[in-house]
Amino acid sequence: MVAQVRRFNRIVTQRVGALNDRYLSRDRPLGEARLLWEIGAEGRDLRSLRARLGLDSGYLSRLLRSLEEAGMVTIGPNQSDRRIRTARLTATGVAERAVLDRRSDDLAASLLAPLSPSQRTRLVGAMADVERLMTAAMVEVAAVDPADPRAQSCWHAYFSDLNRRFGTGFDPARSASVPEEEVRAPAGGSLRFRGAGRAEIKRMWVAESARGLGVGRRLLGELEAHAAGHGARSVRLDTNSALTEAISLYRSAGYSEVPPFNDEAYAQHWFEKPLSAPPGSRTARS
Amino acid sequence: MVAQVRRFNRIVTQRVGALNDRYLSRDRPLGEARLLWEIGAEGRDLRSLRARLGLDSGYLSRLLRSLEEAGMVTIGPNQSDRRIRTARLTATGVAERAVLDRRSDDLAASLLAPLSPSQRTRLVGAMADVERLMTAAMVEVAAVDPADPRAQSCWHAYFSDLNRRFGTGFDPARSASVPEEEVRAPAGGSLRFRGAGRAEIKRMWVAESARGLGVGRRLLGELEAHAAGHGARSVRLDTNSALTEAISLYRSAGYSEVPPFNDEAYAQHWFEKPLSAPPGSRTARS
DNA sequence: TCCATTCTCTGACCTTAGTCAGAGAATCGG
DNA sequence: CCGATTCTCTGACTAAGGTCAGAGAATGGA
Repeated sequence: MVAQVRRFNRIVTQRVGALNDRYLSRDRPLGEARLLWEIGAEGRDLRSLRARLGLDSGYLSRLLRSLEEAGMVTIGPNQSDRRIRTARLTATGVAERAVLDRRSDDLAASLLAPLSPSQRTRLVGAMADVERLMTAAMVEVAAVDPADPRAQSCWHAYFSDLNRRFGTGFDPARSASVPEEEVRAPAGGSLRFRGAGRAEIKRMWVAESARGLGVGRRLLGELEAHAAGHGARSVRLDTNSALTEAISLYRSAGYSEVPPFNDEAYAQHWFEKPLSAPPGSRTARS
Repeated sequence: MVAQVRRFNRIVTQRVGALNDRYLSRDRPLGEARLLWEIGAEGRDLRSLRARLGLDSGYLSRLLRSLEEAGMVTIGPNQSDRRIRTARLTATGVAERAVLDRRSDDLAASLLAPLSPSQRTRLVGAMADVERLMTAAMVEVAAVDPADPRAQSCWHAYFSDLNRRFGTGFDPARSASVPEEEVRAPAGGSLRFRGAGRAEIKRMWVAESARGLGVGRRLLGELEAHAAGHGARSVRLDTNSALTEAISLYRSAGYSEVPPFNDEAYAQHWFEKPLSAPPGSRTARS
C-alpha cells in the first residue's frame, strides 16, 4: 500500500503538479498568478489574502506592488477600518484572471481528451475518491478560538444546515448558547465542563463535503479524550431527531439514551457515555 | 467533469506535492535530494542525469559539486568514453539516500494512518486508477530513433515478454528483422512500407503497466494514419496465437484474417485491413 | 592527421520566493 | 486622551533554482 501511495505521489503530484504550475505561470510568476486568482472578482482584504496563501506581509506587499504596476489591481483602504487595505482587480486584472481560468480548464480538458468516455468517468470518479479521502486523512483536530474566521464560517454553515434540516427551522437565539469552542475548517464541536466530572458536547458538526469519511467519529473521539484529560468521567449531549446520522454515530460510539437533562428547545434525544480514565495524563499518541 | 479535474489538480497536486517536497528537502535543497535519488545505487552518467531531470549542464555540474563537497558522491570518467563522467554514491551518499527513502515511506504511511482499513483500501485503489488513467492520458505517440534508449528498453521488454508468453520461447534472430521504427516509453510499434500501396506493422507492443487502457488501440490508429499519410491503401500484420488480446484488438479494429503472406517463424495468424484515403494530406488534428 | 562534434565545467548573470526588523498610520480599551 | 495593539509597508538580506556563453578535453569521421 505504501508503495502505491509513493508511486501516486511521485507521478501525479510531480508530473501533473508541475504541468499545472507551468500552465498557470506562463507569463507571470506563479506567486502572482495565485494571488490574482485569490483576490477574486469582489476584491479582498490583504489580511485575508495573507491568511489564505500563507504569505509574509512584506512579501505580499511586494507582489501586490508588482501587480499594481502591471495595472492588474488597485489597492485602497477598507472603509470600516482604515488600517486594513483592500485589493481589487482592475478590468485588465479581471481579463488576466479569466485567461488563467481558461488555462486551468484547458489543462483539465486536455487530460480528459485522450480517454474514452468510460475511462473519463472512471478517472473523474477516482479523482473524487482520492480527493475526499485525502482531505479526510489530512484533517487535523485542533482547538480554535470561536472568533477565528474558520470557526465563524463553521458557525454559519452549521446554522444554515440545521435550519434546512429541522422541520421547524432553526434560530440560534432560541437554542442554548455556548461559551467555549473547538472548531476547525471542515468540522467542529464544542466542549463544556459542568463540574462533578461531567462534560457536555454542543454544536458538533461536520461539513457536508467531509461526511461519510469518519471525520465525525474522530472528532467525537478527540472531544472525549479532551474531556477525559480534564477529569470528566462522563460526557453528555443532546440532539435533534432529524439528525439521524449523528444519532447512529452516538449509539455506535457507546452513548446510551438518557432522560432529558436540559431544556434545549431543539433537542428530542439526550445521550450519555461514561469515560474511562485517560491512560496516564498526557500520553496520548499523535 | 472538468471542474472535478481542476479541483483535483489544485487540491491534491498542490497540497500533497508541497508536502512531498518539504518532506524530501528537510536538510538539503530539493534539487540535490532528487539528484541523490536519481543517481541510484549503481551510479549514473551525467548525460543521463541531465536527460532524466531536465537540468542545464552548468546547473547539474554545480549541484554535483555541492554533493561532492558534502561527501555524498564521487565523479569519475566513464571508461568507454572519457568525455562522459559518471556520478557514484559514496557510503555516506547511500545512507543519505536511504534516509530520503524512509521519509517517502513515512509520508505515505502518514497519509494512510488516519484512515480506517476500508478507507485505506479505497484510497489506494482510487490512487492506482488515477495513476493508470493519467498515464494513459499523457501517452504521446511519437516516432523515435531505434537507437534511442527509450526504444532500446522497449525492445528488451518486448522480447522478454514474448519469450515468456510463447510456448516455444522467442529468439529475435529467428524472427524477421525490422528496419524502421516508431516507439515510445510504454508502447511501440514499427511500420514498414512494401510498395504497391501496402504497409506492414511489426513489433507492436504495449508495456504491461499500460495495458487495458486503450493505448494499443491508439497506437494502432496512429500507425494506420501514418501509413495512410504515406499512400498505403492497406495494412497487414502477423501475430502469434498466444497473443490473444492483440488478436481481439485487431479484429475489433477492423482487421480480417488472411492467408499467410510471409514466413515469419513465430506467426500463426495474418491480418489485413483496408485503409481509407487520409482526409487531405496533412490535416490530421493534434 | 585535422576538423567538427560532443561533453563537462566555470564564471557571470538573473528571477523567484522568501525572511526579518523596524517605521508609521490607524484603531481599540480603559 | 494615552498606551498597547494591529496592520501594512520598506529596506536589507538570503537561498534556491536556473540560464548563457564560452573554454578545454576527448572523440569520431574523412
